[in-house]
Amino acid sequence: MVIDAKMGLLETNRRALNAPGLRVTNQRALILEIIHHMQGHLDVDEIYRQARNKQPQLSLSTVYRTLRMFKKLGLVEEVHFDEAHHHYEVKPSSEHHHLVCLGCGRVIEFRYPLSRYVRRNITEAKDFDIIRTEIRMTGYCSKCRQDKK
Amino acid sequence: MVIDAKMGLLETNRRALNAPGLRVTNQRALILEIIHHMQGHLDVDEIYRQARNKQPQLSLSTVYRTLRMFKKLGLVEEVHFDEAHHHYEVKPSSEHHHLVCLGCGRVIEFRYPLSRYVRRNITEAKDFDIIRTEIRMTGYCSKCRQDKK
DNA sequence: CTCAGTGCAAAAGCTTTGCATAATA
DNA sequence: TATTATGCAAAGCTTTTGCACTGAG
Repeated sequence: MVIDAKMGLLETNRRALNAPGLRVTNQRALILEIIHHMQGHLDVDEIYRQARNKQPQLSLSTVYRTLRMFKKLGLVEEVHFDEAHHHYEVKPSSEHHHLVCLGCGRVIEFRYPLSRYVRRNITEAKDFDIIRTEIRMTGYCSKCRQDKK
Repeated sequence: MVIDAKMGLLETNRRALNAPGLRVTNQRALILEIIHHMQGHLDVDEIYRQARNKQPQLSLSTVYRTLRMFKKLGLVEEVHFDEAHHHYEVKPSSEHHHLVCLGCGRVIEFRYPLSRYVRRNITEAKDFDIIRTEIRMTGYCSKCRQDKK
């Protein structure tokens, strides 16, 4: 064990990883740390590259397995930006959604309690136990709109 | 040419396929017909299987290439239900969104002009040239909620 | 006749899995 | 010490691409 990433674990995260049957490993601690320190939305490859800076022997499959586990534990959420990659973000405390720029790929977050509005106004949703609302708007940000001109 | 799917082509669709540099082939006519006749959201494989019923020699790559072309022409839209498959639907005339049941996988559509509401109420979106709004709510439908009890 | 489109097979991602080894509790 | 987790390599899927052939215009 070269680097002890577990030292830096926040108490809440340590608790999360301590669910019965689970073990707190350096790999998990490091990945958890990375997704908490990085801004925005991470794909597996980006997490992998960052993680190898600290633990060069860490394998891609561990990243995949770990993120799947985090998702099951409710620590991260998967978001669907395109169909080619898995994207994750730290589970948000308040509802927020995404604006994706088709020009530069930038993702802008905005907070807005839309699901409440939806639940109240959409008949079809009344019967549904909604767990998650994901809104994605695509278009062009102001910068890319100017570049096009 | 065994089957002439082009015979059944609607005039509007024929016109769409007649863009300069494009050719109206049986494969394209058939795929276009299938996505117009099928309800709901189609993944590539489903379209492929249906298409082979009529044109057994048709290849998967043609389906992929054709759908990509349809998307570029604006005939279909890609929707992102999960990260494993490409899904398409006929380009809708009025805005609609999706409720996805985590239990049975059923997809319920609902129409609602949410993007207008969003555009008016979200500051971050004001600066953005929004082309498309995709809303997906996941949860459990009434049937699956009862089954869980 | 020309060039766009097709089928086939191979390649190219991304993700998962099997298995022996290492590490945790 | 008993499992759980890891790394590696191989396998699995979905999607894309190269190329010779076919067919539309």
